[in-house]
Amino acid sequence: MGTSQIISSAFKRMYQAFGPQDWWPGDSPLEIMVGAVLTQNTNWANVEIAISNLKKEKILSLKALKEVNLNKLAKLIRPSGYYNIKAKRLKNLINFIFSEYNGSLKKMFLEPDKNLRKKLLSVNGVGKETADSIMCYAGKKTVFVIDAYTKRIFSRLGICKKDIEYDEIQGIFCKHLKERYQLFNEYHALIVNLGKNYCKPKPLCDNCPLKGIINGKCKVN
DNA sequence: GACCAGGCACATC
DNA sequence: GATGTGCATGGT
Repeated sequence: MGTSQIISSAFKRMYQAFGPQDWWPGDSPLEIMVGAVLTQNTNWANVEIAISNLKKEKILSLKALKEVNLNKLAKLIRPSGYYNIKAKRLKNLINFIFSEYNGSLKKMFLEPDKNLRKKLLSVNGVGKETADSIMCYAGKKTVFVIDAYTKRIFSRLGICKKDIEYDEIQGIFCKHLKERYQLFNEYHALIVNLGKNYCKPKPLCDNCPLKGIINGKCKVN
């Protein structure tokens, strides 16, 4: 079974099992961007607590995030972990939006994809996954997001090594999939769903949608 | 109490 | 270029 087949069959199985995901969980592009930073190496449940704190304090707007004191911000996002660093990272991102785009997300997303990615990556605290998540889920751009689950699942399926470089595995997915926004959006979301529920460091075999995907050679199960 | 979670920057070799 | 480390909380 070739890489192309594995990639398309994995999508079908996950979609069949989980249905449409309609990602990202968040009410606005800004909330999605904040979530993208806060979820760095962190359980989403913790991020939700942090975001609800921001909402409660009415800090979840560009203007409020720009004006809020760094220590206060850190305190509010504390449940998401790494809160001192993440407070700075959020500030860096907000400052970037104001200095480059006059505080307009609309303007920011008008930037051509390649330029925008490069500029996002220049912000301290925004790496490849965060930049791509922002572009795909906040900006609705056709970008395939890679994360730890993607590497874990697809290395277990045998299409790559578990420590494959971000750009390399991203290139594999782009090469084997039609370049469609809905597909890229949905595929990554399904991967996270599968990762959370079945593809832990210790795989949970029963009922995994990918069980037996490649003639018993599947190490997801 | 150990392990885990939707990374990233930075130091060192 | 490759590898190691700090950052931290809340759930299982």
